[in-house]
Formats: sequence, structure tokens, C-alpha cells
Amino acid sequence: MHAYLHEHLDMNKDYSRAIPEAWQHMSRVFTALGDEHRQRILLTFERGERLNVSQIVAVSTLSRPAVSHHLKILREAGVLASEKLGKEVFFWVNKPFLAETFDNTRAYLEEHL
Amino acid sequence: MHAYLHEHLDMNKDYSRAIPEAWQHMSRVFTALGDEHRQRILLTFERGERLNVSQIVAVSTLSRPAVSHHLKILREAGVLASEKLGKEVFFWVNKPFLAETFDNTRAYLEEHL
DNA sequence: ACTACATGTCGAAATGTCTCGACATGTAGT
DNA sequence: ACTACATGTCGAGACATTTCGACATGTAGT
Repeated sequence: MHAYLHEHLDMNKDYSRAIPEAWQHMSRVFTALGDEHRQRILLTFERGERLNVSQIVAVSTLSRPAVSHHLKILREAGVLASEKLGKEVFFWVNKPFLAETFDNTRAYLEEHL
Repeated sequence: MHAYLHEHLDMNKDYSRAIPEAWQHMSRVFTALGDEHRQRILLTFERGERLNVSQIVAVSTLSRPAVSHHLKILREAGVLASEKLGKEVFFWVNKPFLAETFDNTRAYLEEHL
């Protein structure tokens, strides 16, 4: 379990008890992408593409409220970003955030697990 | 949406429609790690540590059957590996698989999204 | 074979998440 | 102000997951 005795001589001795920040972000990303509908929504986007809600609904098998629900979860997790332009709301992949989150998780894996 | 016209001149033109294999794996990993209890189980492990079920139950707030359920999901997703030794079943983090899965996802993000 | 221990499985209740119609909000043009 | 359109939200039913007690299996020692 948690030994509270580490070979590294840094100051963060109780680091093992707290869930690191990279995992806090990753937690929501995992939850957001754990659903197949939301994965399909994410994979709908091409490089740098911006899509409005109607376009996403068009390629989805779900109703508009259901898509809206999933988009909200993806946005709140930081996976997608959005901007309102006139009547429409455009969504796009928050690539920098995803890249950073995956990198942090990858680094944590290498370091601690 | 999916343009079916790519700038890369490779053979996989219908790649955009199929969910890539890296995502197939990631899908289960995301589902497995989308749950906070399962995240805590994963983070219980120290570097290279092996824990039996009783030890994991001891640090968890859940009952043994519940922990067993989560361990099954983590094992089937490939996050944890297990081995029976006598009466006990030991679990450990499947680090190579996780590393590969994260790397693949990271690469896919950089390439396609 | 019997006991003690470790773990897995089953099933039903509790809990959580998803879904869609109906309604609300907000924007642009006439 | 009115109409048309795009999107968000609410709530109740449908659906999926989680949870734990009770039981089953399997292993080691006496």
C-alpha cells in the first residue's frame, strides 16, 4: 500500500495520499470519453474543424437534447471548447488541453506506477 | 464532418469511418477509469507493487464483492493484470499496456484531431 | 475429511445515467 | 412586434451500473 517512505528525497511525502492534479483532470476526461456516443462525437471532428450543434446532431443517432447533454459533459471536462456566433454554437476539440492531460497522465504513469 | 478526402496519400481512405484500434482499447480504459473507486484502486499501487484482493479491500471503503467487481473491470480493460498464487490472487498495474495505450491515443490526437 | 482462509459469483435492491418531448431563451431578419 | 431558427433546460420514464449479503469454489494445513 502506501509506504509513506519514498526513495525520492523531495518534500512531498504525503503526495501518495492526495490524487494528483493531472488525475483530477484525467478523471473527468475518462468519464467524458467512457461513453461511446461521446467518443463518436469527438471522432466526428477533423483536424481543426469547428462544428455547430445541428451538424453534430445530423451525424448522430441521438435526439438534439441528448446530443446537447453529451456536448455539455465534453465541454465541462475540457475535451471540447465552444463559442457562440450569432444563433449558432460552434464546438471544436480542445487539443492543447487534451495533449497536456495525456502527457501528464503518461508522465505520472512512468513516475509513480 | 468526414470529408473522405485526406491530404495524406496512404491507403486507408475509409479510416475516418472506423474507430481506430487505439481508440477501441482506450474506450475500455476510459470506461474502466471513469469511476472514482476504480481510480483510487489504481492509485493505491506503488511502483511495481503487487497487492492481493484483501489488501485492496482493506484500503477501500467498499465491500469485498464490490471491489471484486471493480477489479474485474480493470483487469478486463487491461489496466491491471493478475495472477493466482496459492489461495491469494495478486494484482498489479499493467504498465506496458497503459503506456502503449496512452501513447497511441496521444499520437492519434496529434495526427487526426 | 475437516477447518480456516481467500476469492469469485449470483441476484435483487439501490443508485446513477441517459433519453426525448415539451417548454424556455436568445438571435437575426422583416 | 412578429416570425423563423438554433440552442439550452427541465423532468419523468427508460435504461445501465453499482452494491452487498448469501452462497459457491478452491487452496492449504491438520
